[in-house]
Amino acid sequence: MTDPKPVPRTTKGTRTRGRLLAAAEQVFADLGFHDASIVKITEAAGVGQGTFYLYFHSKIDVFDEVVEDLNRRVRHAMIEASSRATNRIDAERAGFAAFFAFTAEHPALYRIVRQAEFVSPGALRKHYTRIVEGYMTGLAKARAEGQIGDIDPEVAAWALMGIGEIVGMRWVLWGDDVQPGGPTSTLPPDVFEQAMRFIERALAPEGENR
Amino acid sequence: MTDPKPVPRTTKGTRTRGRLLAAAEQVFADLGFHDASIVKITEAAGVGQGTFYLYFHSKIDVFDEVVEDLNRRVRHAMIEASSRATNRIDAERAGFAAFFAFTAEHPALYRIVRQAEFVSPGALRKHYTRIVEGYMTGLAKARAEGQIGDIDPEVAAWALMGIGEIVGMRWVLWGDDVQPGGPTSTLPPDVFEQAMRFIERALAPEGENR
Amino acid sequence: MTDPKPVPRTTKGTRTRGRLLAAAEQVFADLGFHDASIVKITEAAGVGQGTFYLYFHSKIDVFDEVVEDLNRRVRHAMIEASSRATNRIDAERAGFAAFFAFTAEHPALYRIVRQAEFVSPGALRKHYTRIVEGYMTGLAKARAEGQIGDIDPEVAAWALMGIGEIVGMRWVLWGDDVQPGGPTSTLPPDVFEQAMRFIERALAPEGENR
Amino acid sequence: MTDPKPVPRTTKGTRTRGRLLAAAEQVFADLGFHDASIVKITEAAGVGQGTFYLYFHSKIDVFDEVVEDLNRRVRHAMIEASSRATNRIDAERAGFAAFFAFTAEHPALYRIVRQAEFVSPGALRKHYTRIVEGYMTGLAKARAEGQIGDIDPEVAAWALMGIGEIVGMRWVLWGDDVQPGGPTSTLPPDVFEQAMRFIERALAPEGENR
DNA sequence: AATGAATGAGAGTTCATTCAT
DNA sequence: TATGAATGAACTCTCATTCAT
Repeated sequence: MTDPKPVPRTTKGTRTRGRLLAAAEQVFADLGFHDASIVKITEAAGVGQGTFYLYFHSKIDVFDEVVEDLNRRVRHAMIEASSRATNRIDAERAGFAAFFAFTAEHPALYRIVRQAEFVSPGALRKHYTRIVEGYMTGLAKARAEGQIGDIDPEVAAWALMGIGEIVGMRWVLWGDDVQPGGPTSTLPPDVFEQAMRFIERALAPEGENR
Repeated sequence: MTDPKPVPRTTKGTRTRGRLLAAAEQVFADLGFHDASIVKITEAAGVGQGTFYLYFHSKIDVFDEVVEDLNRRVRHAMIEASSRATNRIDAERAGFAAFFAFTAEHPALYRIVRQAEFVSPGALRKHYTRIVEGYMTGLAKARAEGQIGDIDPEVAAWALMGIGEIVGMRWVLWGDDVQPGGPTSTLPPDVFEQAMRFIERALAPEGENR
Repeated sequence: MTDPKPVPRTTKGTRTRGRLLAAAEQVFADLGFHDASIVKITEAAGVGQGTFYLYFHSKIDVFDEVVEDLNRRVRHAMIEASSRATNRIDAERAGFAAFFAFTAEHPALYRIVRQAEFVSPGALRKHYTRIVEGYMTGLAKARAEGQIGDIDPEVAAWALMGIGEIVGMRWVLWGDDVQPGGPTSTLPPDVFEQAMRFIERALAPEGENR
Repeated sequence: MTDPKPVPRTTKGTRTRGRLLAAAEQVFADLGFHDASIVKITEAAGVGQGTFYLYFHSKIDVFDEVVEDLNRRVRHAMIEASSRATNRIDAERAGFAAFFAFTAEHPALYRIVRQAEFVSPGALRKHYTRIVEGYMTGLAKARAEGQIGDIDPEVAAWALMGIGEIVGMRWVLWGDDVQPGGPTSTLPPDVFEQAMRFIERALAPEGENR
């Protein structure tokens, strides 16, 4: 829409902007978009209210940046992890493990990104689509090589996304004996195994499920 | 928390309450929880502002009721559909089909329920859990009868939930050439087939995936 | 642009709205549009801030109403006064006298209306035009009857408007030994006589100036 | 009030100051005093924000300078034009013509000066008074020489000011089929003739109006 | 001479909720 | 049962001005 705010010209400016972005991530995660206020964000960053508008057009503007940033970071973590695998199934395991680890460490991922839907039109779709695209190319290649069964890569990719999303929410964000809104736990190993088993059976080449 | 508002005593009161609930569902779906205001809800219901507080404690109070109501309706539609099936796989197909049909007809389901997370602590978890419980009992029974493979029913149930959720979002809510926020489409038949194929392979008894 | 705010339904509402309008006139006159604030207006009216928005869309909205109101009131005073005259010249004298009297009693007329230019596009032009139209019809009729000389009524009407405006500003608003922004005085009789003499000579039928 | 900012010592400084003054005139004319901001002015001048305060004490300070400047320029144009005339009536024609021409070319004259009233107490009165003084001395001399009728020069001078002001506003600033705030036109010749006719009749020596 | 960063008071406006009728 | 009026805290955002570099 509007031109992005000009990049800070001084080192001091760059640091201030960084502090604001980090503070915004924190506050959005803790309070949600609507209860987060500019006052709270600037207080958390230790700057004056007006300073905020030196670096961002609006509350939505920072929110979008925070979402972009989180998206970049999860995808980086997942790609990094799965790139060392030698076959699709191992790659999937590694990617999922990385995703759940990231979730446990940065619950902000869920708490912020899932609000995008109601804040910034199209932002959530963009977030999901970017992750799904990673899956899709992997799956398409694996199918061509006969590593997985004959399933449409796009639908399968979205299914994987859905499984990861809900399992992460159920067992990492909500834990098992955890109060709503409370701290996260890590994914119990047996749940991880069962989830991977479900996925592997779905993807296995014809005649190979165990 | 607080005692629920007393049930209306007169028929007129019951009708007014009903109008408010319907109006709230509409307004929440169109505008989102935060941009929905009591004024807009009461205007849509054709009553005065004060009247609202005769039937609901607060904005969150109606929201919770609307969520409960949608949850009831979706589960009813799914159970109804799957109850006529003679085996687990057919039941799953019917249940999913009903879910997607409901979604296409009542996009409010997504647009409202997914906000619950940021509005009413625990409400989303409750919503998901109730649906998942339906799956779980079905899956546990099917496993005992050897109709499906040896998978943990709880994890599988959540996985199914996640797949339904994301496929519905991707193809029903967002359609394919659809602008964000635009109208819904129905799920394309081939996507449904592929999704079911994915699920059936994951659930199939050992040695049976095709 | 937007629909006008609904008329108050109760007597209490009508009184509150009236108090707000009067307070706005006062505050705009004292402080000017920009330094007038909703807080000051509502305090002057003795109501809460939010109450203001029950009756007006915005600060500009009240401003427009105040200007309209003042316009109605001056024109009423001028017409009332000049309607009792039997010829054009007397009518002019009476109208001008009424205008200066109104100005002395309601300096808000100048202090508010002249800001309209910078606040509400077209509002000042509308104000002037309405007054000028009164002059114009009178002058046109008088010319047809030979009571005044052969001058274009439109230009003459605007010229009269300009004379009234500046004389009022110079001698009523600014007085003679008066500090800027201070209280108004009434127009000195000899200034009034000289101004009328100027006008009468300009309008006199050919061959009649004394 | 405060001491004026010291005159720039270097040529570069003088140029910067000049650019700021010109930018301020432009921005004040386009946006009005209140919507003009220091940021916009400095951007238009192509200098940093802080630079502004090297040459001016405050926003009001530049505004005053801009008004002074316009006043000087308009009076210069009028005096220049009327100085070549051999009698009062011709001098008046030439002066008015110059005034309208200046207005058409520099609508900033109106758009800025008329705001002075609400920005800088006494500034508008000073502006008008200076122009009026020019008229007054001319008229007093002409009356002594019998070139014009027996009218008080001060009142007549203000009347002339008022006529010029309003005719300029009505036909130059607002044009005839022009939207509020739109571009200016030049004064239609017949309007000029009628206005001069009005003035000449008012000023004509006794027994001479035609 | 010049500048970009920083500030905080204050602006207009919204809205869930209460209350008198 | 129903209502319109009233409230005030809280929100996002702007801007003239100061200051360290």
